Amino acid sequence: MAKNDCRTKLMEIGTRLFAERGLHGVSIRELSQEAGASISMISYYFGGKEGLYSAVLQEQFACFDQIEEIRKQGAEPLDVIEGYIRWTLQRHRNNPYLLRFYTSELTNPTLWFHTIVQPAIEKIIRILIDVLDDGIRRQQFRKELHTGNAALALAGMANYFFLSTLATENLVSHSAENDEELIRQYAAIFTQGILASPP
Amino acid sequence: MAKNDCRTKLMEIGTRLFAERGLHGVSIRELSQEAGASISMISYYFGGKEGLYSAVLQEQFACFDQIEEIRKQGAEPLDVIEGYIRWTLQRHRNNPYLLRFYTSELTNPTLWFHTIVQPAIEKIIRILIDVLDDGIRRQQFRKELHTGNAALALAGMANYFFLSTLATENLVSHSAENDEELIRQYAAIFTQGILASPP
DNA sequence: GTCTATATTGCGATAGAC
DNA sequence: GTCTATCGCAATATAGAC
Repeated sequence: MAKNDCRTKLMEIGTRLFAERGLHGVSIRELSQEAGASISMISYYFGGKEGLYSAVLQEQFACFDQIEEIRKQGAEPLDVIEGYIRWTLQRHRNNPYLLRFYTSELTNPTLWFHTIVQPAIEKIIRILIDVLDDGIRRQQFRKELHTGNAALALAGMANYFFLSTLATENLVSHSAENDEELIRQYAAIFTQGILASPP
Repeated sequence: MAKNDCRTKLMEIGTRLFAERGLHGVSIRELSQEAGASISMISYYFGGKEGLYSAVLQEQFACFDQIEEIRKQGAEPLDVIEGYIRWTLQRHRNNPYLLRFYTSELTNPTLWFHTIVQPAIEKIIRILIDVLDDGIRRQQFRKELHTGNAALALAGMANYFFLSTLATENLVSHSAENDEELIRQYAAIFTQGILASPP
């Protein structure tokens, strides 16, 4: 196998298997076999199974570095909210494994939760809170809004749609075709609510 | 140890350990030791580690049987929505382990996902969809609302608040003291949105 | 850089005593 | 109903050949 092709292949298979069954659910035997490499390559490149896991985790959460893009200069709060929903959907579409690591680390944190996962999530929630505060300052949003809780509500809507897929695919379509429609709907629910007329 | 005290203790410790580290992250050696019982008791009572896990899972999701209570006879859709949020919050407060099994099974389903977890989640989402359809029929909710997506949005808000705790406790208080306030806020966001004035 | 072979530890399950 | 002792296997890690 060509140089570093082995490393790449181990990362690729490791991502899939760790996502599907978690750190403890995968053996390096099976992993290396699926990658078509020898078992010792995992120690050679990553210093062991946990090293490979942390490398995979780092790669998975690297996409959070680009989150600032949803807050382009002078963007309206409403645009940023829609941008966040779109960004979240695309993130999960592009990488169906991310949510597995995301929720697995939130509920069963490993050693790397505090260095990799928590900062990424905090960063994005902080941005949402800032945007909501900004909208209140501009008198666009209700001034009694608790922006922390509201930010979590928005993140929850966007992420749970994917999280629940396996249990709700009989009830609700999760096809990517409807994503733009979904973005509109979720932006509308979050900003205008579901009521037909103002209370 | 008194009869069936052993069984109960194994369930109790199993619940905690499986929640914290997943099915594969726990050994029956450690589990039985923490329960103060012999390792062979797990086979005796549950037929093995997986049997214990499925028993724990069944117990955890039993609370979903009572969900119909949020839809008492003749309740207004708005009341049911608030009732759902309150019921979800209390469910997680009463049992901090439930969400671990819930998300772990959604992202890394075991053999018992389809018999225990999926029916429970489907049932609750179906009720929410029914309630939203009812609200549209009564002309309380916007008639163009996609009730499936909206139901997932509501469930997402309520569940993600807890799911994100570990990553967002520096930004947002997750104390149970604020639960009634949170219920009001989430009901308000879902029904009225965050805008200061109608668009 | 990649392999095979092996050392060592820990796993789940159960037989058999009490 | 509960225990101890043990079986057979799979786990991770690594030494050493190429």
